[in-house]
Amino acid sequence: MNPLYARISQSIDINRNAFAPLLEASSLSAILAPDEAIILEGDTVRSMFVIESGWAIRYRILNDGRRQILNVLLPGDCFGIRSILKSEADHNISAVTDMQFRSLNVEAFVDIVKKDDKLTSAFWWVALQEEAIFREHIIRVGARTATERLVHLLLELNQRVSIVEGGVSDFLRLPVPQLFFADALSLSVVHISRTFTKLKLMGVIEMAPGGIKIMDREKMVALSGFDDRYLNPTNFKLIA
Amino acid sequence: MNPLYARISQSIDINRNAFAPLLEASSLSAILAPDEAIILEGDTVRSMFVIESGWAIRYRILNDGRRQILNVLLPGDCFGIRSILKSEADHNISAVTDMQFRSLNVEAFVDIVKKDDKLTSAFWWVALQEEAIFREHIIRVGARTATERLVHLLLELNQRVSIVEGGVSDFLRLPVPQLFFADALSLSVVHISRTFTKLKLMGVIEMAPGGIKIMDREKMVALSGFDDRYLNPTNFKLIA
DNA sequence: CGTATTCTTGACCGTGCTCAAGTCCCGTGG
DNA sequence: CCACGGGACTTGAGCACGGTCAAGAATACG
Repeated sequence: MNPLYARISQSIDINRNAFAPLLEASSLSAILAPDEAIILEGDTVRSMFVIESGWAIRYRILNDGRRQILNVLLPGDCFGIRSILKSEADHNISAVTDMQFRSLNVEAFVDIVKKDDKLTSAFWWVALQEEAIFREHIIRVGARTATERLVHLLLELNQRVSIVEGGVSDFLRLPVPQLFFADALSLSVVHISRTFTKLKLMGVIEMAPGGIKIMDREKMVALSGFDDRYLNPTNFKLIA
Repeated sequence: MNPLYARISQSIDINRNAFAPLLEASSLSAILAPDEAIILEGDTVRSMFVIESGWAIRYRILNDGRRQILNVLLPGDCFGIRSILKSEADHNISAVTDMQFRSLNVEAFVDIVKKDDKLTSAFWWVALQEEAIFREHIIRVGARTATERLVHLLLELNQRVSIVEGGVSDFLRLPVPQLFFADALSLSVVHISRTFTKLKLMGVIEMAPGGIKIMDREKMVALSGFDDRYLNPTNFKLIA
């Protein structure tokens, strides 16, 4: 649960030991390969999950076979917490890279979290951040152009990865094909390719092995209207 | 809190009396006029709200002045619950019709809800349904055509209103201008108008004073891929 | 080294946008 | 009761962003 702790401790003042009971009660999965499913629509889920390494996605398959990615799940991200109440999943979750997660029976999870106000806050924070990411995604696909969408998502990924890895890097690992961006941003693969080319020509990014290099962050921020406040919520007050 | 109870009791077996403490501790607002703001981006919110009558919206204003509606809030819908943890709003909430709400200090809310497992479940359900609506909205604006989007939203509104009013009606009150649909569905007003006209010509809806009449629900469902399961979650298990 | 997948580029097309003019509706005041 | 004015809606014409189809290049992998 290191990545989870890394994320949460950025925003909430909490001791690493608080996570010990969760760590103890949970178990580590095998390593999944790309495209392996974890949760399928209609599944009855009775666990919560934390990603330890690799990327996964929440997505739905539409009638016409198209895949719409709802959210990217990075190390430290949680899913399945909804199963506290609702037991039938209404969307799928699959690995997109080699990936490993921890899981924990949701009853046990609730028991542990209820005993510790700090942990309660921590998981509220996790839920609220994911909601904020959902809202931002609505704006991204709803109100932005292709270029804006791609740049905005790249900056979000860069930021989210940085938080877990403990520092902003201008190299962004992208262990996914361009189809991933197409399905996440509601664009065609062809147009994703064109947009990457355009960004290279503009000099704001460069291709690097296994990812991209951010060459002109300021320009990217201006270009996409990226405002990272939704990822770095501040002003907390613990109510418990 | 009648509309809230009407919604929740559809899915959770809970007694009306359970809401009495909330009712007692909360207070009813004045009647707001269209476009009056309730919460603005950056506001520090310390209350939770329940809509008693009228419609409101969650929305953001983008750099270029465009308004993106994230969600429609109908009677019985809640907002501000996020302020349990995060105190700065990252989007706006305003009335779109004459509107009235109840509000309750969030500390008091938490105190009351914690004491009653059924209430805890009830508000989990509220949060999860709203999340499901957000996800569906991503798919709507991301993956559907103009006609599909409009029909899908009309069916969602019809369904949500029905749940509160205790029965499905083929007349759908639409107390909002077409600009509302434009900003919610990421389309231009002009195109909304064209799409309404097209739907009339197809014979699936008819204009009626103050709203529309649904003439061919089956066709609308087929047309938009509407699947109401996200609004009527079943299969609950209370963990508390 | 050969095959498959992913990426790139070109040409053409269509959905939905913009701009603009016109119509309808309703409230207000003469 | 009618004249006026403003907002909302409608309709037309032209345009642009991004989609589709298709062929070729690059990269990965067995």
